[in-house]
Amino acid sequence: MTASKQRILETGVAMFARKGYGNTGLRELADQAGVNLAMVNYFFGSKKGLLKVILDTFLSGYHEIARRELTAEGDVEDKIRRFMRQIIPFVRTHRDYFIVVLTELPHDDPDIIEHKASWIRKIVELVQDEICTPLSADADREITPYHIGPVMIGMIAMRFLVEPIFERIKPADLEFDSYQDYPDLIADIFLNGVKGLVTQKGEGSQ
Amino acid sequence: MTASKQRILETGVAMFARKGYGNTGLRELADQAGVNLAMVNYFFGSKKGLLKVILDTFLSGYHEIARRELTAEGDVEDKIRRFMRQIIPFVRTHRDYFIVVLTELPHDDPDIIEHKASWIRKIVELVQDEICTPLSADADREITPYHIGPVMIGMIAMRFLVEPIFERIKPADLEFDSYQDYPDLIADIFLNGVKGLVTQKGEGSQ
DNA sequence: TCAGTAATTAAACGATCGTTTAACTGCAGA
DNA sequence: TCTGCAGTTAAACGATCGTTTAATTACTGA
Repeated sequence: MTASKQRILETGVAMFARKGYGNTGLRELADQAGVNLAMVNYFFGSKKGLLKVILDTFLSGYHEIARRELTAEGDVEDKIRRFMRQIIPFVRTHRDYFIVVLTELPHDDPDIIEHKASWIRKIVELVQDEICTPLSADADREITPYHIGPVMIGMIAMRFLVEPIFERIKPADLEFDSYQDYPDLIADIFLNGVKGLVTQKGEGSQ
Repeated sequence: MTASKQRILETGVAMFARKGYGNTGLRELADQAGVNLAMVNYFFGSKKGLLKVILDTFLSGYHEIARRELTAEGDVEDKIRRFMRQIIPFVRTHRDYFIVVLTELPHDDPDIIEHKASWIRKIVELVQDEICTPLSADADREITPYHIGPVMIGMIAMRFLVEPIFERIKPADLEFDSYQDYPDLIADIFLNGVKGLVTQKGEGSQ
């Protein structure tokens, strides 16, 4: 990949994440990347083509980690815990990619939505086979990827969405950038939470 | 509030949620609302003024529910469970408002970000006093609003962000629009998850 | 050294953007 | 009946949008 193309991609991710796709102009993007305006369309075909590459980069990486960790040996708890340990550093190093994916998720451009749907379909299948099916066998509540998938991603995601605002309002003495124990914290909450569903079987939880 | 102003607000929320703030033009918005283009600036000052009203409407409602339920009598579990039961129907009836807030959260327009920060600061204080302080007394892990706040909101939120895509890929026979037991599901996962943190004290969870 | 492809440039395209202006309508209160 | 204001309208403002074109440069392989 050309150095210019690389810089366009990096600058695009950063600007889309910070300003939003629709609020980012190609001239400002090109200026900040230090390339000519026409190079964006030359390398990526269109502004939307650049967005697709960004979505693709993140979602394929996310899917690859899910595939590797969820289909490995071990019980459900092991799988989830390993997945969390892998996925959170990945999201962290791809923070801007992730923000772009999240903030573009609800938008209904037909071109883009099918692009996202094809990846998410694969991830849903993984979660169904490797997590939900084993869990549902023990629980009295129906557990589908459509229930716990958003819960799991949401726990990870919101952390990064509110980060720009938290950085502004959190007390200066609170150390929160390390992320060191954050994967385990989320994994614990999620695992304890979902296991609670299972052990509630026949107990009448409330 | 004039009927025209009302229609602009409703149409604005719907379009910002579906297309994104930056991708929504005021002419298309005015057409769809059945008003003249100039009325948007007449009633809301600017396009950004309309966005501020949308953010304000949701965040003030969210804060009011949090204030009411979290400062009421009862232990932490009661508070959280009542909050979930109140906040999820609220988010559901304000779905488009919520999507706009979420998708605009990471964007750093200086005008908007202070607007969001002032509300979130209040909510953080509530969660600190009513949830984290009581919990931290029993847990060996530091629990701050900056840790569990995003987790809690994220569990609720992602459900709505991925909805347009789930609608497209989920099997037709899966009934998932009812939301009937969704608040309790989330409340159970969160409560079991956080309680798990507390009871792990001194046990060495892994 | 030359041909050919990839990369880069400046310039212009038409379209659309958010905003403002000034004129006009309809209606309530003096 | 007249005044005044809130609501509404069409039109135009300059700016910026994403995209395309054609010409030029840089570089690589024969």
